[in-house]
Amino acid sequence: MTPQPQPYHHGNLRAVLIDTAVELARSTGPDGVALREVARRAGVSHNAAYRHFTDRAALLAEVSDRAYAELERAMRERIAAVAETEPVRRASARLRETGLAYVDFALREPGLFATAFIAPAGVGAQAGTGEITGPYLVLNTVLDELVACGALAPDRREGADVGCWAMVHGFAALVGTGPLREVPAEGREVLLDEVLDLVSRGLVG
Amino acid sequence: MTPQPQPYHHGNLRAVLIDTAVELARSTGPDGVALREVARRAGVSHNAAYRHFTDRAALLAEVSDRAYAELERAMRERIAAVAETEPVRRASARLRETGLAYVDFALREPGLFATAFIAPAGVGAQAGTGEITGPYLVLNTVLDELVACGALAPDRREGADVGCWAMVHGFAALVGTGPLREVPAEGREVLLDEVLDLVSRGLVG
DNA sequence: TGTACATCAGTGAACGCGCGTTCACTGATGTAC
DNA sequence: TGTACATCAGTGAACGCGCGTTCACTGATGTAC
Repeated sequence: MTPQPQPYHHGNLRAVLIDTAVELARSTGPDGVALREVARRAGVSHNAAYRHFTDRAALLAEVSDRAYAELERAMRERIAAVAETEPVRRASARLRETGLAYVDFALREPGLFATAFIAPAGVGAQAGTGEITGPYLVLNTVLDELVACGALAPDRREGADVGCWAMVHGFAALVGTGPLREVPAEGREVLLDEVLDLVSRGLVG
Repeated sequence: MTPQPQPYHHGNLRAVLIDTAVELARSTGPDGVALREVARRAGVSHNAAYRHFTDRAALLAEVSDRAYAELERAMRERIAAVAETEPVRRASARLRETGLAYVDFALREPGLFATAFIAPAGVGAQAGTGEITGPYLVLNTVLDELVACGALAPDRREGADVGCWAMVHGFAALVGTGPLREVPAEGREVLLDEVLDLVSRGLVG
């Protein structure tokens, strides 16, 4: 019943190290992702990782990518779950779910949320060139739907993405780990509703 | 011309340590505020600090308070500089300056901005009880002016504070150290304008 | 099918770093008489 | 005004921590012949 004695050659170590590091980031945030601790948890000597990553930063970058992907997946799931069929109400609901999913993820997975934002610079380096990925792409898609169905005036489209993003990102930061972190859950939900309403009115008003 | 040989008893060490730590936080952020480095820069042995602070956290809390105060001062200055006298336009301009000052501080002093937000929990623990200080108080005052002059409907007042705060905080985070950090300065200013417009419309629209 | 050998992917020991914190100490100061 | 002494505010040495990284190594694997 003992698991097979681990072979000397792991065969899968790179993937295991990333998985382990992701779990570490989940519970402790990016600063907790120490090479030695990751190796320890993976049951491997502390420098075996150097066969697969040039240094700690390289591993952390992988972890950050995974965290970013997990956030994106959470958003896509919630957006896809919108049942409304009337186009304008549908697009509006999808935008709201985008924001709710973002904040929910930040509060549910603070370690991964923080880790997601340590690495990926450059979303805006080529702003407007279409070099857009991840959660930001999801948001842009939803906003385009709002324009397509006539709920959002085309001349309001510019800056709407950054506005929406900034609002939910700031809300998540203030309420998740910031000065508003002690607001109780009920009050928090009311606030989030009000804040999302504020953005909606700003977009259509 | 040599400065007076430092007396054994410094006389002023607590204040000097805080000042030194603030400068360290300014250039390196909260993680850079190491007791040993602060003492080194203050020209004092590395454990002299223990005469004035129980531990590193106590010093860091002081630094955070100072950072928070500096942010507040920057906001008050910009708000006070608004020359407009027509009440509605004046209140609106003051709100905009509040946001501009906030973002400007975050970009100009990233180390202090980050340091300001490590300590002060509880702004919202007693949300609504009037236990509000610092930048958040400043914002609330300006929003109350908007209500007083009729530019903001009283039933829109609730949540407006958190909405404004979240928007500028999120914008500052994304653009300052986050995924939008490579957006060039001109584009950034345009974006900030659009984002502040979005909030304004959301408040009055 | 068997064997020599290169290569791959691990290991344990060690280096050097900076940190927070504690210890026993000492020089300076101020106060009681 | 002078002196003994408590107290205050510094000092240098040391402990222990965990980290990233490098080194020389070895066991396992795969391939050429």
